[in-house]
Amino acid sequence: MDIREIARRAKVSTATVSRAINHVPTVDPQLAKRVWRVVDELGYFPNTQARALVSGRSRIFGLIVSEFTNPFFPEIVQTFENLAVENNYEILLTSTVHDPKRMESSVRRMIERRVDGVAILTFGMEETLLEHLRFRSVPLVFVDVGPDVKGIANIKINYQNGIRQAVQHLAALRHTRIAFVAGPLHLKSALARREAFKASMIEIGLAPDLIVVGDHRLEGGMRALIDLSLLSTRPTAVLCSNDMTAIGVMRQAYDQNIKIPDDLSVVGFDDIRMSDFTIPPLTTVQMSQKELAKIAFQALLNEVEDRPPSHERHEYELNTNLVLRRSTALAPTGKSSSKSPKRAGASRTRQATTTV
Amino acid sequence: MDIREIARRAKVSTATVSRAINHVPTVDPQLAKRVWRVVDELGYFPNTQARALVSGRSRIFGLIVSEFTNPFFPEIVQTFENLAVENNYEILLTSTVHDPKRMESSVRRMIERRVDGVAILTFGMEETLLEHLRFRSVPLVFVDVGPDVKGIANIKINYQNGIRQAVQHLAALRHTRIAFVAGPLHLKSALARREAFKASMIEIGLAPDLIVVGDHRLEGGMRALIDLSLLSTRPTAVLCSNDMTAIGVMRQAYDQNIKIPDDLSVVGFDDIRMSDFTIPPLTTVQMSQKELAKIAFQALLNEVEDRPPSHERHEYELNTNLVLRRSTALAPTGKSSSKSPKRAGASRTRQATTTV
DNA sequence: ATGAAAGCGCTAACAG
DNA sequence: CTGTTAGCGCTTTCAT
Repeated sequence: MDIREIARRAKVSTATVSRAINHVPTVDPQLAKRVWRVVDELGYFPNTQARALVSGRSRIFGLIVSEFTNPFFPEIVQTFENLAVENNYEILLTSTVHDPKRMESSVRRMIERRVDGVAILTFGMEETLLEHLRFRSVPLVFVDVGPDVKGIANIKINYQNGIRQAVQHLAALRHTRIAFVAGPLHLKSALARREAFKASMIEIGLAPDLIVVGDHRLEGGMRALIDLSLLSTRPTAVLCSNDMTAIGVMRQAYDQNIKIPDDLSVVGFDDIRMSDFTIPPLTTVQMSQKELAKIAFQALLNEVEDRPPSHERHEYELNTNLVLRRSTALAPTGKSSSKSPKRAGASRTRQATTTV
Repeated sequence: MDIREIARRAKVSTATVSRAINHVPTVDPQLAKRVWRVVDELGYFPNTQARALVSGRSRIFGLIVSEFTNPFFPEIVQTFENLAVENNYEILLTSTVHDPKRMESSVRRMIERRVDGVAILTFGMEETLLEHLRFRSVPLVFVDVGPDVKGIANIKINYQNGIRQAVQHLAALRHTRIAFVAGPLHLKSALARREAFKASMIEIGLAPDLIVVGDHRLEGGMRALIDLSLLSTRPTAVLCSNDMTAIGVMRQAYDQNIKIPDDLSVVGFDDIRMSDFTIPPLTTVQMSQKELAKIAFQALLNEVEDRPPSHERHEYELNTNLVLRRSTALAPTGKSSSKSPKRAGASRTRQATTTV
């Protein structure tokens, strides 16, 4: 069943069917109606491959992430897909799983399917691989790429804002020994977070000297707290480079019988969905995944729709903000720590009452 | 840059280029080499749309899920994508977000892109929508579909096995008042889990009379524990229809100062990644998402490769198994509950030692 | 406003 | 073994 079949049955030419289907206004309403009736009767769906072949536009956007199982991405993928549906695009989703081979294959697949644009949300991608894409002048949007790479859009994250809020929140709770668990420092994003922490500490006259390196995963957070526990001067609060790290810290705290937030305040970064499900719910710096996805999609759309205008570098910005939940509290005084469960930032302070 | 350009530069015909690229063995190694050199020099990538158009096979598999933000899916998507890459397929990912309009659009998009097969992992899909797919005899694979729908593959989940293990594990820990928090009962999968629970209880002479209905989300789990707490005869253990529910139960327990596992044992279902990150780590019935994805992909591949053979219904099965972590313990005796932290099934029993 | 026909980039007969 | 050529299903001039 193809466009010719429709044309035959509607007794018009294939050109007219094409026009009717694409809502070209010049087509006679009578004919259009006739065409649509046949289309609906037969349950005809135009072949997108053929369309793409002739039009030169695939209506596919590529989305490259590092791994789907990274809890940072589901919300992004969902939002991206919602937008794709709204705008009649398809999304070609690939993951690099931190493997150069897979990065390469991702790029190859993008090109083979002739995507109209690619969002690269992978926090670390071999730049050389993108040559193929740039060569074909495929619109690209990045997160957190370095300085200026002409011709590709970039979403700049304002790490400083949220991290400053977190540090000041902790300071306001009278914490002075605030540790930071960094991420893998070969990642620009991890580096930027650590720098933002340092700056925020110095800004309020605190020495950023309790920094330990994690891996942005649970294990790293657990190890970090072990290391921190060994210190002679221990922290009363720890800010983490991402939420998984914070969850690791909390897990290790549980194993060491350290009460959160009474003995130790913990703050994460990202605000992945899971952070609202932890025990206690995690106070964290939100970097809205939904917003990020929206910006990325819109950036791609801009590049695609605007053919002639603007040849300069397009910059977008995403802010970060602290969201208060229940993993922070006043710094322990040194005596009645476990006894004073004063929670900070907890609007809904549930009381322990019933017992099963 | 197209196949003709390559042909011209390599001084061969387009047919030869096509053959070389597709590794047709009959092509002269000399020529093949010449072709490949040009291909690599120019960075040529064949246009998949054109390929699909002429070959009739798109090498795209559709994957329909309910929502990406449902933690059950990331691992599935990742595995599916890994397999796709291995087999030179692309994956067209759509979500229904429980919205009939989106289900319809999912199906439409699948057809428009001429996918070679569709895996429907949505746990509840309007069957009528699939008529278009069935009509076009697109290979389909379902999870947990009802009885026999001819011509489509089905993955049957053995809920009973894992749930029986869970119930018997609890019984062995001397629990007799075991509650069940069901999922939305319009879902076949939720219904099947509840029935498996009932059967497992009856099997060992326990009355399955503590059943409350949740929603497969955190909130439902929290509400469930509240309801259960109000009972005159309270449970000492609760088995949940999925992990999010169990996480909700644990959260509510935390708010009510009920200690897990000492005061209350909790078991989940699914074994989503997060279950290993909770506090305490959740004992749960594993329904391997990786396995499920593998089976689904393979089922599709079978249907596509085998054109002529087998016209009967293809059945696959996925087993479930209990995985022991740290959310279950001996039933409290009624006096020293919080004092006897005897953990069951915890191979690695970390001791509380250090304090920050 | 409608139709005839060219052609998007590729593969698969069919010849040679 | 290689080349020529006819489409795959659609959009889009260009005439009418």
